[in-house]
Amino acid sequence: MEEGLFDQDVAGELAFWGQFEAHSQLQNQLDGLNFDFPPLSAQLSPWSSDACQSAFPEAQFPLLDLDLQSLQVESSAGEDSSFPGDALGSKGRQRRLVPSHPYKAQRYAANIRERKRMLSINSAFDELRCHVPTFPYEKRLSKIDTLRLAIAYIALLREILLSGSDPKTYLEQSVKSGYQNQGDAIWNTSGEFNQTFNGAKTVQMVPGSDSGCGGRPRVTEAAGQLLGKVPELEALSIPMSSCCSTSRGVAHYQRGVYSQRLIYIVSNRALNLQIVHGYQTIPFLIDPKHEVGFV
DNA sequence: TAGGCCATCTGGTCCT
DNA sequence: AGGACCAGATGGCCTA
Repeated sequence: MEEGLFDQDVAGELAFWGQFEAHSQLQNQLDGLNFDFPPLSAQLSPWSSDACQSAFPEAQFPLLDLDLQSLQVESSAGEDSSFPGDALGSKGRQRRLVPSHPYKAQRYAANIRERKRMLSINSAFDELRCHVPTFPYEKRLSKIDTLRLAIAYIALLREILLSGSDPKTYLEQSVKSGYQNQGDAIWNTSGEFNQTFNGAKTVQMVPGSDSGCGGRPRVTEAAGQLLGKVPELEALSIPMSSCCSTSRGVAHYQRGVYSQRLIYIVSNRALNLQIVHGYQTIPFLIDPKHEVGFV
């Protein structure tokens, strides 16, 4: 496989904005649980953060000091505040308090372990998010979308391997002829707004708020003009009604069409417009400086 | 305000 | 026995 086609190049440019911050927050949470447990940082993930750091070599996640403030809150807590519905911090779910009753202490320890376990799972999700290609301006992937997108990505890579052709060639053909293997590529997501896209059933997950973004998506004028300038996009027979605009600065994607989207993302960042179907996008998603082609 | 997403608590079950 | 794992319940936060 051509070096850098998927990992370095794509991940490097498509890293979305939330990853570093999320990682830091996670580290903070873990540190906050450190008060009577061995350091968690080293046991969070069997594969550590190496993969993410390879994708983002400039990113370092230093271990933070213990969250002493939260530790003090916990250790100075009253007896009866460790059970349901009490002792939530100002931010809600953050702080549970240390009980003194033996059973409560046991239950409390179990809660701490469970929190640690869930945090380790979340750290694994963060690792996984580093490896699935997304657009840089895209919202942070949810857990379920991370899993589904990762599955689609693996499937895509597998197909490239099985095809025996050069990855570049494979993607080129996929873009030009349309992605045919949709049987395994389409997942219905949790939404209930089903639509059809290139014959594949898709689900609207984030209904648009602007006119036309719900049942009848529309194309913005600027995006439509750009779309018309890209021959490869026309060749895809993408309906002009497959995107819409938003007044907000957040892009939403139709995540039901994972493999199609992956092909577009991997092959060229400028090809995202077609994947947006009944969703919100913003005109600058189609960057005129990006020539349609392969890196 | 409703819905999606998530963290946390909890009790049950399985495993070592 | 104790820890890991799991799923249900609950409530907070955020966005459309």
